[in-house]
Amino acid sequence: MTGRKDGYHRGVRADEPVTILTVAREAGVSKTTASDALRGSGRVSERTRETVAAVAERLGYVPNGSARHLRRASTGTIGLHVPEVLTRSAYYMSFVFGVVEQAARHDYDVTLITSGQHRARPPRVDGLVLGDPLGGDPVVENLMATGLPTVSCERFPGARQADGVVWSEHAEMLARLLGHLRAAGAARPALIVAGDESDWAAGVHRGYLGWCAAQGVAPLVRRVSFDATGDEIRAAARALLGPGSPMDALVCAPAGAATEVAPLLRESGSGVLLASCVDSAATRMADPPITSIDLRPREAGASCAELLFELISGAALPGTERLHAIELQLRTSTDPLR
Amino acid sequence: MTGRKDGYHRGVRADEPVTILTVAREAGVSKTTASDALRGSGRVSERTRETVAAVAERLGYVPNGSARHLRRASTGTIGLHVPEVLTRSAYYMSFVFGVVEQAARHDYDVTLITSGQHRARPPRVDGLVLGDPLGGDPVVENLMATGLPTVSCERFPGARQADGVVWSEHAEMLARLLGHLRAAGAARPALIVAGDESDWAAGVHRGYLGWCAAQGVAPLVRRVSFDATGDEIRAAARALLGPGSPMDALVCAPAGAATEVAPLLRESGSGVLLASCVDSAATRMADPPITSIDLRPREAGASCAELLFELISGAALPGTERLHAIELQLRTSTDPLR
DNA sequence: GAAACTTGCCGGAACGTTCCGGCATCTGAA
DNA sequence: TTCAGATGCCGGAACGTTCCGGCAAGTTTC
Repeated sequence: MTGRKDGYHRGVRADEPVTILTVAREAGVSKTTASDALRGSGRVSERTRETVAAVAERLGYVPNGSARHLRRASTGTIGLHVPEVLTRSAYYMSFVFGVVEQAARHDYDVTLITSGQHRARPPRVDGLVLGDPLGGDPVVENLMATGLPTVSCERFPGARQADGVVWSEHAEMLARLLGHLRAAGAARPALIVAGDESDWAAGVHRGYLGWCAAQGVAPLVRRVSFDATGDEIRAAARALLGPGSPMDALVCAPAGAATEVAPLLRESGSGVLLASCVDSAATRMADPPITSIDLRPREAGASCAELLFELISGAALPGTERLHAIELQLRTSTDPLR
Repeated sequence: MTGRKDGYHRGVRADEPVTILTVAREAGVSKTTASDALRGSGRVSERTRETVAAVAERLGYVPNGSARHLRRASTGTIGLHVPEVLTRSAYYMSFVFGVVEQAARHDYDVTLITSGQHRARPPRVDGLVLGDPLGGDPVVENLMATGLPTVSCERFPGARQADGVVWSEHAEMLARLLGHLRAAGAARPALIVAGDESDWAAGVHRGYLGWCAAQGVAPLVRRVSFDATGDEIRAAARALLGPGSPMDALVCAPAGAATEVAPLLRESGSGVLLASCVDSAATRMADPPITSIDLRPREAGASCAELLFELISGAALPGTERLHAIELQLRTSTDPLR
């Protein structure tokens, strides 16, 4: 042996790992029977099943994930793609967390795939989760062409669709939000929104225009780029705020946009109501707290992962769409008494 | 070589996964040689090594992680413990993210361990990362007693210490922050801090007291519980704000505390400067933006994971401590002109 | 009372990798 | 010549799991 002894590996080796063979030996059955008993497969008597389960519990048996995945020819990994631009946003942080948490429950690993790295071939994964795929993103197109089970959060704004889709009623929610603003006295709500390459932004935009049409109100929309900086967003707000502006409420779609323009509105003293389409700690803590749509990103991520596992196992069929509930958080930024 | 352009015609079906056997066959060597060539182990001529590498590249060979981990008797998983109380804080979100990202680079999975579940025996992992272990936490004590390689972020406030420690100079940074406050005109800075069961909080507290002693200033400290609610924190702030209070600056240690008390200070019109020991989107976006210590949690998490892998591989020795740089973000909440 | 099923259990092979030991071939010294 | 050592390569075993096929014993059917 060369060099220093590695105490860790010795220590781990010292207490023998509990494998299915240990359980089988202890329960007085074969490894096959033990495996069948624990997994509920094969033909095993109820008595034997209980015995094996008790022994496994007593010994603290945990199946070796590597061996299991090797045998099953699965990688034990799912790929997760999120638009690179947005990696730093709190929404995606939570979303990813939800996916990872749910994956861990199914003994699965999660590999992050960014749009940055140009991978010629698909990574070794059992399935893919696409968070808010942007239309025209070549990496997303490639991933969808791999033939792997795929779930997207929000629809893909392109010809092809993922095998599973988790979506939310953004348009409907925006109508509800606008209704609330109207009830609070706002007659001309404006919207700052990013381009329609994201299905979410498109839904928000659609909801806004639909509501305006239904109410006979002329829309006031300002577009910003998808990765807009604070300055760009403030410039859009200033354009809407100009002298003689009819705007009496402002809805900001992009994450973080509302908190960027809040100081501007406050200083202007215009009394314009403010709302955000993405809830976050920042909107919750802002002064005043900003009415926001809580997208519940963690639950959205978990829902995507869950659907993906159902697709992989065959419990769900390709083409399945699942609704993800979102919530309107009313706060003082849209309080008429302000 | 055979002069074939396309390897698929030599018995490699397009849908079959590319294993080391495929590479070996294609390169005209044995699986052992192929393995050795790719990993740099064994005795392989330079010529063969290059050939094998080229073939592997061409076929897009990716080692099967499950098989590798099975053979190596490693689980391919590291455990990550964070205090349950804090799971929702943005700091831990980023920290976990950093760990996961770094782990993925080493082909490792991450399993979350919460203090809630009382596991009798250690989970099947190759090592552990403990994020801000709280002194007296029985789960942490148990985990440290497993004999597994362990890295803690901040020191463990107990007898035993983790094999690796990633730490930051919180006391020194607090002195710098207080120096900045003094330069901005604050003579009596106060501190709201949680108990010393966390090494981080203890460091902040120590730094505060040390600076006060050095400057001959009487300390103004208010303790809150580790999982303090907004109300509890505001109550502490109100107690410090009372009539005739000498406080002219307030440093909030707990994550989110500064944004909770910001409205209070604003309303009081006292002109008290405000600073936070934990930077976040909320402090960045607050009105006014709050001077904060950026703990760079993502990098801290990555650093912990990296050190753990070095411990596991033997590249680092038990007892290694590594400094993690943190940064002071000066913002208008501590601007004397306010 | 024998054939046909069913029930309960089992042995062995296979998944893809790493690693131990071994077998030629070559080099150079005695 | 012989022998020792280095070099380059290889076959087979092992990791822990799942799954296929099979074998006794019990139960039903005709």
